[in-house]
Amino acid sequence: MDLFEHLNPSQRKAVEHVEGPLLILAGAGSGKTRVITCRIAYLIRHVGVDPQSILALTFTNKAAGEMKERVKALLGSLGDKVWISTFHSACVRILRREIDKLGYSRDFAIYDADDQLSLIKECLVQLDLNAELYPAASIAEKIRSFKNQGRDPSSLPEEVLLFSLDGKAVQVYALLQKKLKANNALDFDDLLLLTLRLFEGCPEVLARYQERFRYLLVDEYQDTNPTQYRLLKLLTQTRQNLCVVGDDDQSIYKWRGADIRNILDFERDFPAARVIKLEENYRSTQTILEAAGAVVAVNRERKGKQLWTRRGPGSKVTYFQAADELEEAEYVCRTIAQLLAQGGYSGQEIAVLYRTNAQSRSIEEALQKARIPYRVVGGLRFYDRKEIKDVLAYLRVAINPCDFLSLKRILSVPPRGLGKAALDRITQQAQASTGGWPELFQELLEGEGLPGAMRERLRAFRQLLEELVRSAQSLSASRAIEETIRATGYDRYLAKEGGPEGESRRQNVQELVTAARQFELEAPEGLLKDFLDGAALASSEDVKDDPTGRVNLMTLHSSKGLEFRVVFIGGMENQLFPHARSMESPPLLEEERRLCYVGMTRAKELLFLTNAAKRRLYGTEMYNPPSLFLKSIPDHYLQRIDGLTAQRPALAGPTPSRPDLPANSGAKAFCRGTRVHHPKWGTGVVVEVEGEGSSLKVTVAFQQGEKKKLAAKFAPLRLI
DNA sequence: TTGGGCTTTGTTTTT
DNA sequence: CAAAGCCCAA
Repeated sequence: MDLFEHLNPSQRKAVEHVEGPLLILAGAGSGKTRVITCRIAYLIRHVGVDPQSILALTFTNKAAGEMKERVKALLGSLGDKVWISTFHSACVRILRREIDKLGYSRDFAIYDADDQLSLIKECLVQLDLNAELYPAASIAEKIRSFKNQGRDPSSLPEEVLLFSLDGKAVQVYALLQKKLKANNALDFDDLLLLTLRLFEGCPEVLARYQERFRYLLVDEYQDTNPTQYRLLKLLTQTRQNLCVVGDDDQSIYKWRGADIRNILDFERDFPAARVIKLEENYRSTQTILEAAGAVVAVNRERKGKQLWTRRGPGSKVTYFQAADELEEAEYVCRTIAQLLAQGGYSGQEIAVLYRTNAQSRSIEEALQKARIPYRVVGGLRFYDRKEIKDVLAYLRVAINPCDFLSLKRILSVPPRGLGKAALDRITQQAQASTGGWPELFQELLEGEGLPGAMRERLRAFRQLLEELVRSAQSLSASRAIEETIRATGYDRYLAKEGGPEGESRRQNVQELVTAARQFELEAPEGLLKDFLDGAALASSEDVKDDPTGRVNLMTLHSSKGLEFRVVFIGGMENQLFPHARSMESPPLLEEERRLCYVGMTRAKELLFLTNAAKRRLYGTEMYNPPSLFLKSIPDHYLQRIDGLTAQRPALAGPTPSRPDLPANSGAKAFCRGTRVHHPKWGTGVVVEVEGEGSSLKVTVAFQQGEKKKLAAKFAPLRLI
């Protein structure tokens, strides 16, 4: 098989590059996965590189899975020897072997964001910090940011900012790390950070991995954070064989610590770097590409690329202005129904994208009414469900006796007469004790002053845990889980809850057993420990794309990396998209533009943008002008449709003509949500309508923030 | 100790 | 508006 058969000249150059740093600037839909996988195959087959000396890093399990599959398709079983994994699981793999050098035990637990937050709340209580002044969520965000920047508490200036949020965050950070270590646990950010610390602090370990990984590939490089950057820099410092692939225009995770400078400064950081741009797009029509390109062209922080396609211009981008979110949803729904009925489209080829999850509601309701099947992508991870976390917490405690956070979680689930008082005893004893729960319970039960009832209950609880340790050590993952569910009475507990809620939770718990069985089929060892790692690092949509023809609903963020023949982007309004919190800050606004670019470039054939003049969100009404991004799109790429007047009963009033409006705007009227233009006040939205006929008065909220009550008969208002 | 009612708080969430 | 967290009464 010829590796180069379907490659264009730029892709080919990228694949053939062997030694030294390489930056592949891969535009949306430019075939970057093909390039990465072909390059891996090329290194092995044509250059004779040992598959074991290649490390390919991605951000998502899905991307890693796809890459593995395609490498295997090119190389057969030889492909299995290449390390292809997410940053986090690569770090777990390294740390499981080496972490004792940092004073942790190799049985460390992995804490997810929820666990991390619980621990931070404990810290806040312990430090006696006012929860009003220092909200746990904000502190958590700060700490994550510190960790993403590769900073330890000791490197941060605590004294200077003593009473600021930052200062307190530093304090909490220090205590959090202490607690994590006491629990023998790492949070997600620690997985990366401690691997960095390991390499920095143990040159001989670093040297071993440098020797092992002679070729590194990194996907989605624009999303790397400073910690990841330093990790890569260290691993590649002897050979400089670092190939990164990314698109600066698709950097949308700054708020998660990603630093776009990593990709922008690659040539400065690796002076020998070769840069290859992949600008031929195989996905979208020319119109879509150019309209999307216009939105990011405004940005200052970008390399600049000119995407092109062999596909024709295609249809114009449709821009629909709705009166409110109901009309918006109705329009989206009606258009989808038409595409399904006459357009030869199937639901799975269509996506509705939005900025915030709350927006899905109105779309969902409309789709339900029209009986169009859909699925909401993203949302709660399977392993984040309460019942799943509960069961897994038992197993975590069985494996890692220091995991007191999980112990706390299971203490009274199912209820067993142990509550706050018992928890206080345990926490108190934990301060004095050095070991895990076996020692702790021993000390507690030997000690004085324990109420008789509590003593008995604690003894029973300890016995339960001991039983679980035995099954965790001797049974397969799925059997151990089954045994846990039985021995703890968790299933009985859910059964007692009753109702459809309890029933679905029982099913989820069963599903967990099924997942473990599946895992045993795939993993040769089938170790419970490995299953727990997988559960910790799993994502919400590890389930394969479903082929059942449902329309896809998701946030713009979750759409990254996907493609659809038809894409709708709803809520194209200032304050919503760009989001209110980004509008005042130029760098954040640039990120929102990139997000818009990402969304638009998901579309292969048809792209619809919609906005609502009035929107009900979080129980309040908002009137927002159309997104400023729309102004960046040259008019000749847009087909404007205005639904306001088309299907509403016309109110009396003046009917100024509007020449540039399509045929569907026969009757003209003012109603709430109508967008109008006034020569003095500019554009605005009708908020209130009173009276009728010649005494019709309208209250208009103008874009500048002014609100005016005007007589429709006299005011020089023009409908737009 | 527990579950129910009350207040709070909402951008995005690859691992 | 609705879900999640928090506090208090039984």
